[in-house]
Amino acid sequence: MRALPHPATEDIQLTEVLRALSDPARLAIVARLAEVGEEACNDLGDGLGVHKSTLSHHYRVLREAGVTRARWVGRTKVSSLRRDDLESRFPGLLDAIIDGALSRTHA
Amino acid sequence: MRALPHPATEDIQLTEVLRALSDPARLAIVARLAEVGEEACNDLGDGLGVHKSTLSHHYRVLREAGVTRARWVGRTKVSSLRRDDLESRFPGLLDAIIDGALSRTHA
DNA sequence: TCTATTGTTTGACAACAATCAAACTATATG
DNA sequence: CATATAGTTTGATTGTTGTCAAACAATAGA
Repeated sequence: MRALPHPATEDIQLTEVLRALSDPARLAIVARLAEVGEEACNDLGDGLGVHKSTLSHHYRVLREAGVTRARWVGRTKVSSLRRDDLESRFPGLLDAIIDGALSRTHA
Repeated sequence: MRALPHPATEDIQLTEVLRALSDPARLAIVARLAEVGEEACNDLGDGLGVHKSTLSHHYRVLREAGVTRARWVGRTKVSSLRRDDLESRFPGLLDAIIDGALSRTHA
């Protein structure tokens, strides 16, 4: 329950980022992360109505795609967006997606 | 071989756009369309190394997701990006994706 | 050390997606 | 009209994905 491999910034693939964000649950997670900065998994899972193992799966997909960074704080895992890395690799992409997701969620 | 339904601009869904563009073949099609403006299917299929029926499938996915607009010109189908529609719905998204795809392809 | 808490892993299953091949449809043109 | 051309549709196959449930692992705290 310790290793959390992340892809290097230059190894982040556009198609994998897009695929990771094409799932409604994962897009919701990212949108929420964009608002709160970083948060523990369970807090984020609230309201998604999804099983905890499914949630764990989604977090792994996001991390392995290079969308999020995760670290252990005690026994809780804290995730945050890799904003700078994504911005340097695909300028404007993350912001555009977050804007689109948020305008859909509460507009 | 005539009906080509397109979603209305306001019905274009972010997750469907992202899913459509998360496939390497479709992303390549979109990148190419971004360069040449509009083009017939077979011309675009060149170099993708994919069967014509598979190509037809990809075009339908792109069209149904609201990414492309297709029209018949004689017996050839011409596709183009729905730049304005996508820009009004998800500002900056398409450009960011195209930039990312092109910088990967020939940089 | 025992226990409660957090999250992961594995297995199973159903739904979906990409691909090809072959048959089909529609259109342009000789 | 006959034929070649341009795409589509259908069927089969193969691989991927989202989901849950149950078992597991690791850590914090009493």
